[in-house]
Amino acid sequence: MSNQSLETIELELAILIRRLTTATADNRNLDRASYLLLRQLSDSGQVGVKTLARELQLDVSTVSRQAAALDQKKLVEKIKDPTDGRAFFYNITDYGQQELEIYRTARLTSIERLLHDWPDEDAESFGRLLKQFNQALRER
Amino acid sequence: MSNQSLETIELELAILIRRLTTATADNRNLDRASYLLLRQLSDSGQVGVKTLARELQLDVSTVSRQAAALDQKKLVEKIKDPTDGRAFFYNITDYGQQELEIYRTARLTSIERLLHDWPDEDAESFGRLLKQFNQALRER
DNA sequence: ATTTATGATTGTATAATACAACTATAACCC
DNA sequence: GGGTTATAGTTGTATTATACAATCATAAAT
Repeated sequence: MSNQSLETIELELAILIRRLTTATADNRNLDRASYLLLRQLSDSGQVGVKTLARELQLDVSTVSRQAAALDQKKLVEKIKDPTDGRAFFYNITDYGQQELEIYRTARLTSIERLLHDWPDEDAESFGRLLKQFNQALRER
Repeated sequence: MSNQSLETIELELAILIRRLTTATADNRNLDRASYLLLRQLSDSGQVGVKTLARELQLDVSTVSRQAAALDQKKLVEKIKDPTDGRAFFYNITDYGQQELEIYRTARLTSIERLLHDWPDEDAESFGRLLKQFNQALRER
């Protein structure tokens, strides 16, 4: 790999992270953390914080708080596991599903606006490479 | 642009941000914020917080605190502007320059490790697209 | 010379996270 | 079946990065 490519990736990643971390402050609806958690629940539903934490690669305490916040807002419901007195399931509610869609659509739109003049090929590559990079991070 | 690409970018960006935001906790030397500030100073040296804030697209108060932290650690020095009693210049110190290099090299190495099995072509594209994306964000 | 603008700092708030301590329940084991 | 250990989850505390608002000191403008 060329050193130039490496240096570009290094710098641009640092910039990207800061830029997008900051941008979160805008959102009045769902923050990034809740969004990913809700998404995960929408996909793998009926799981507890431990499983969620593993799937999201977060500390259990973090997920516990985030899930409690979602529960508070009625976006998910917390159900006692009938077979294990310590455990709970979280389930996305219909309202949560709706909110998730709304938020996701808004995100898609805003990204589309950013990329409106990109060649299809670039958008395709960018998606593929981001995914590949995340995979590398996950396996680290 | 295909909807599929858009959806991939949307999701993978959200994941990436979280993954890399978290990873910061590891670093015992320079955190990401200081790093970018120090880098900027290394490049555009002899500027005050206002200019830095504009260049980095951050709030002045944020930069003020970060710069004070760097000053505290002797990575930069704060010099009174002789022509304007309100203003200051920041200057990276030799020590700061050294630390910057050390940190940057460490970052490069760790990214290189992540990408060791990527085709050169992918690394090149990834860098280019990240840069392009940051540019789009900047112009937003 | 008074008012207004500007560079910088400080107070306060928020979001996202981790680690450590704790609680309650289950599982294990002899 | 009672004591020990493991596990699911929550809560306390700390840290990092950020923004906005208030403030201070000095400069610029009228």
